[in-house]
Amino acid sequence: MARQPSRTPFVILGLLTVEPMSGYDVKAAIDRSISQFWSESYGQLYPALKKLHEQGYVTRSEGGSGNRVRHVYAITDAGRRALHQWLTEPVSPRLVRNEMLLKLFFGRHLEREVLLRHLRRELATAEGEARGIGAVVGMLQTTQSEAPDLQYWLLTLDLGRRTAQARAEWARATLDRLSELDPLDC
Amino acid sequence: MARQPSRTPFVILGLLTVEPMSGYDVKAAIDRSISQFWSESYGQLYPALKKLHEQGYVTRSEGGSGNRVRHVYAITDAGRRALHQWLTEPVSPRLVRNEMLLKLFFGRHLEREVLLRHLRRELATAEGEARGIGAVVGMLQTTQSEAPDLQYWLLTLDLGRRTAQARAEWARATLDRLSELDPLDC
DNA sequence: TTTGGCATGTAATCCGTTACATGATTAG
DNA sequence: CTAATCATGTAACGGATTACATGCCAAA
Repeated sequence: MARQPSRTPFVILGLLTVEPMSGYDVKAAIDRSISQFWSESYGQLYPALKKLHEQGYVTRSEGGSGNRVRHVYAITDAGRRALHQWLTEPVSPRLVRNEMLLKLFFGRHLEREVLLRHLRRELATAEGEARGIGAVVGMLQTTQSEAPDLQYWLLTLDLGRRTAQARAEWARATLDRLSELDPLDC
Repeated sequence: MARQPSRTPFVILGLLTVEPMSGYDVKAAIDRSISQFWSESYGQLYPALKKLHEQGYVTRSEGGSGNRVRHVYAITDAGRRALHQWLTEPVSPRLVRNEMLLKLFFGRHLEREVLLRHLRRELATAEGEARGIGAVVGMLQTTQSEAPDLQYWLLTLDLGRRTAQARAEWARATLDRLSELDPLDC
């Protein structure tokens, strides 16, 4: 994905608007709250934090208990401005790659049974995702009812839920349709 | 995306099962038929074709008219076996990254008007995509009615259509919901 | 004749993951 | 005591895009 600017710094800045955090915390927050549509690895996070600090977009303070090393980062005004600037820019279109669809596209070369297996797995994944999102929504509404960001978090989860449902319905319909198709050529 | 094996060779092999093609043709076929869920650049395609040839998965013949250079690749039996093997393997889960959702997640820091602009753009994109897919379906049904792959192609397009519709409905519902939200903090 | 499409290919560069290295603290 | 969690960071490596370099052919 060269030439396309990394969005890692902006994810970090966004999460730091909620509260100051360590790199470890940022990773945990991503995995907990936006894993439906985003992920980052330590290999990205720590260098990005270092750079954000050099640029003055975050401050860094020692927060370890005892000898333990712990760097707590907080967003600065300059950081808020950079985040705001990025949020304002139109979403840049990126390549979409769906390996499931790719395999189905060449499905003529697959045994019926294998194809059905792929689809059943897809159905189960989509249903599980929809259920998982529902659970998160319930959890947020009770534990985060005061959070000023709550409405926005719920909006993003709503798209995740709808997409998962659409995928599940498609998988169900496709499983039905496949039973009517001609025998395959391999 | 290191450590995750490239799927480029398999896209090529899959398309070559339809008919022998040049690298340029492969790129055109991808852009024409599976751009909804896949893309490749020349920087990937040409080296991949070279390697597939070395591995004996494709044959290469000169097909230029006159002095013009043109390499036509055809899939071999070994290539078919490799493709089949890959198609059989479970779809490997990969990270999903949705920048639109990321921006909405941090939407509290955006002016209402900018947020609405993002959403209207998303709505227009999703609606256009759904319409575009509908057009492709119609086109395929008339021009490719004999193609043995047709049913599979239609199945993949169906998921694209459903997903685009779900996104459009979400964007509409979100635009409605946003009018009811508290004033923003920036 | 010049523009656009056909056609092939490489180099530079960055993104991102995985694996590795290291160590403190806490709960069972 | 020991396993899990907290915590930070780097190195190696592969994937992917973009930009560049080059040239033929056909149509306007």
